[in-house]
Amino acid sequence: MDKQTVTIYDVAREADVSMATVSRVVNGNPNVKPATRKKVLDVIERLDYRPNAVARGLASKKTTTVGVIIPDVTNIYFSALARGIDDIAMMYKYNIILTNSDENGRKEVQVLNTLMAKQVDGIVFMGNDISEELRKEFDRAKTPIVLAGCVDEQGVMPSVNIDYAAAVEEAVKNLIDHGNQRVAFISGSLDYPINRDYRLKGYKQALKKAGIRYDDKLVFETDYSYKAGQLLQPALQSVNATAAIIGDDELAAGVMNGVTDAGLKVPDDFEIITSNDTKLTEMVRPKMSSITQPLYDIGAVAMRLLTKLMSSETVDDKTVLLPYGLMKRASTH
Amino acid sequence: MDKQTVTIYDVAREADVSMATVSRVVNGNPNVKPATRKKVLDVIERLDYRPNAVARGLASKKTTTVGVIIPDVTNIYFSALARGIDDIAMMYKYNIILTNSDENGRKEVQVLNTLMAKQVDGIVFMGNDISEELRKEFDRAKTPIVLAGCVDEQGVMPSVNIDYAAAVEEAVKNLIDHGNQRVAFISGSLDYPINRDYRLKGYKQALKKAGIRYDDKLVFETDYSYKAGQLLQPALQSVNATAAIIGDDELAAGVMNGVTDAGLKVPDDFEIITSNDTKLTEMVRPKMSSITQPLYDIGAVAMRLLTKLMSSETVDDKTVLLPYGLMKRASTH
DNA sequence: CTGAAAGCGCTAACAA
DNA sequence: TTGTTAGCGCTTTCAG
Repeated sequence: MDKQTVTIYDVAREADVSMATVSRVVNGNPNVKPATRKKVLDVIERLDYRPNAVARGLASKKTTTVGVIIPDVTNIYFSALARGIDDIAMMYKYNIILTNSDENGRKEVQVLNTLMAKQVDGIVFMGNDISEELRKEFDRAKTPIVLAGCVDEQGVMPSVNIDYAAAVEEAVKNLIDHGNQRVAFISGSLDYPINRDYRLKGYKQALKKAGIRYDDKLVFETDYSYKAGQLLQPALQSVNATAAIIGDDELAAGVMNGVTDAGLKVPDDFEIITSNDTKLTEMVRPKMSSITQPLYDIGAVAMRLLTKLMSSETVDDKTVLLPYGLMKRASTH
Repeated sequence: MDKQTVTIYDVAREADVSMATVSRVVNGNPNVKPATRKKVLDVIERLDYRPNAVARGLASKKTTTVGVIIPDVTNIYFSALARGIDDIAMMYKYNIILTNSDENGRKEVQVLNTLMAKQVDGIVFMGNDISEELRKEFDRAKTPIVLAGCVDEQGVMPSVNIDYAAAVEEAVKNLIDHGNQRVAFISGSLDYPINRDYRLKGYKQALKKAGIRYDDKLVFETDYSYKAGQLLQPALQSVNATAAIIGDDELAAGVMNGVTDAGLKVPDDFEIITSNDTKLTEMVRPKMSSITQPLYDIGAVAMRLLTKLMSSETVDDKTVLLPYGLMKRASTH
């Protein structure tokens, strides 16, 4: 069978001390005489003893693992956040249980529940929206949860974001300043607060300040995919758009290639500013101008915030806004 | 304090049955009279009882979580595999502990150890290389491990891959058939068996069959990054390469843009075939021709294989090769 | 079909 | 500085 797993008890017996003492040296508790510590360490080495984290978790009620709910790891925007999360988690000795939700409300709830069942010490949630049902589950959870790249319209949950409204406003102003009177607004579903209540608001604000009438024909609601962007070209042309602010880089790449493939020149005939500044912006031609956001940092800060929450430290501000910028590349003048 | 967590014991008491019975209904054991099952279920509902997976894990020695070691989630190639892994894992009721290794041998070993400590039921490993030390740890683990997109030179570990040598040979033959006498081979480190023993071998094979002398000046060893590719242009020119087979899509995008930015036309002046067929190949202009591999499936099949291993099913073939192809796009004639 | 009881491997008071 | 002793919440024989 299985070669007998060696337990803390075996070590205690061999080292001729109590389990408590072994536990102490394993956990770095200073209240152990150096001599006995050495003795125990030797036995541990000799027996090749490995502490069982599950048993430890049960006894201590801490698993040193946190749950991460992500729409899709395959999306470069989210995977950048995830990387920030994992790095900081590792730094603080946590592991990550990563699950893809596809932004599917039911799946999110279900996943959240299995994470709770697994007794994770905390959760980082990414997604564009928090359904009512999900919010209820969040409330019920006694585990700390922080949102990364995801706004809480009610402003009650800890979260890390940039000021999307201001960023979009600035980007659109830039486009208008270049002489574009008809700037399209292209985003994912307007059911998502981040699009409806932040990005679109910034867009309207910029128009207003420039004295341009808002025209909802210029607002395009689609899904965040390259394909969707590519297919948008005819529609953009039919409303005489000469520029666009776009909510996602893959989507933007699609739009740009769609426009280009139709024979238009970017930026001469059509200017584009995208929103996430992923490395994709530098890989396409022309390179895309973008709102910049510190993707990795959003994840990293979110995780850091979570560690504080998990150790019940007092946190000054639970909703942190990281700085954004506007990076001019070749898709704008 | 904490609202008292409700345990299986509470349910048993309230339902006036034994813990064993509650355990049975929770685990869907059929040996329970429908009436008592209902009674228990009602109490579970009323008390909002949630089984504690950690306790269950300790008692049953199964955690229903598997470890996934990935070089970098941010790399679109690996994230595609990861997605396949997670989907199948979820299908079989497993969760994934995901950790980035950066291909760093020490980190890999360390991560592997914490995964073992957490008593994962299995592990999927991704990476270009298996260091000697890592291999020793693998051997020591009593937990099933499968490699995804990662060859085992010794052919002993379960793995899922494509036939890299044959794929590269076919791609290079294609390039040669187009009249290219000087085809560059651009890959990551040749310390990696996948590059040295498979891809390069396929490259040499194609040359040999075409009667072209192998010239190691045409072999470029670099890291898998966009930047690295972009910087390669002068070197490529200096050895008069007119085409290249490239081991990674981001790297290939970099090469292509570097070449293009230097004033050359792809594919007229320089042909490119890349290796991973990620969505990036369709986003750049010209679109890149590529060896196709079923990325998602490699992950999915690896996970499926792991589930079999975890439940001790007999597996016919532990090293599976999935089909590859050659997708002609606009970076070749 | 159901219950009693013995752990799983470790932590955490509490004593000493 | 060290040991004793309860559990943590659940699964799993073994009886009945």
